[in-house]
Amino acid sequence: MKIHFVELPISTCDGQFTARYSEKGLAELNFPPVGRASPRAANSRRRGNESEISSANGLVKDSSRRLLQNTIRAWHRATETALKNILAGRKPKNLPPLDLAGTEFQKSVWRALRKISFGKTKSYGEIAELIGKPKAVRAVGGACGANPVPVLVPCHRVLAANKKLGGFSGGLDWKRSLLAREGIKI
DNA sequence: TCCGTATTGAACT
DNA sequence: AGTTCAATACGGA
Repeated sequence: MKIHFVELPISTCDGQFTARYSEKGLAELNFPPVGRASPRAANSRRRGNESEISSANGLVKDSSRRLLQNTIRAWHRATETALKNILAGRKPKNLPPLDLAGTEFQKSVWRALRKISFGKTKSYGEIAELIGKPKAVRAVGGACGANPVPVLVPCHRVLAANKKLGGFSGGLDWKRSLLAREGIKI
């Protein structure tokens, strides 16, 4: 059975983000396309491009599909609010359910990221400790880079051990900016 | 199996 | 204060 995604835009003063939902929750959040030169959003990768709102053969499924769409609309409102809050430098209160596709290792890293509270930071090494694999520091970096839902899953709060910036899949400017909005000085 | 990585800490200039 | 380097776990091809 094929998995369907619903793709919805979020307009902010920082540009148009794109959210993608599975039937389980928010699966992906993409940064606004950077320049006109770049055809791809900074964060879009893996996972096919199929994003269809309707399921193929329907009849019986029609009402449950409507139900799902209403659910997704509610999730989207939560995503929108949370994103705009964080962009405005305010702690988001509600997140939509997340449906993050990845290996067990990656999911454990992303779980750890979510425990970093607003306005705080941790190092790649500390995340490695938290998930019980103190030596997997570089792999943690890899998992951060594979985070499908940046900003809401706060990979930008992970710095290198020397409190220097490290990297960011959406571009270091975004990382600096997000940290600044949370009042974090580097 | 081989290669790259959003690391790290030590040992060097 | 900057540079090099090896150790390192994981994921993708």
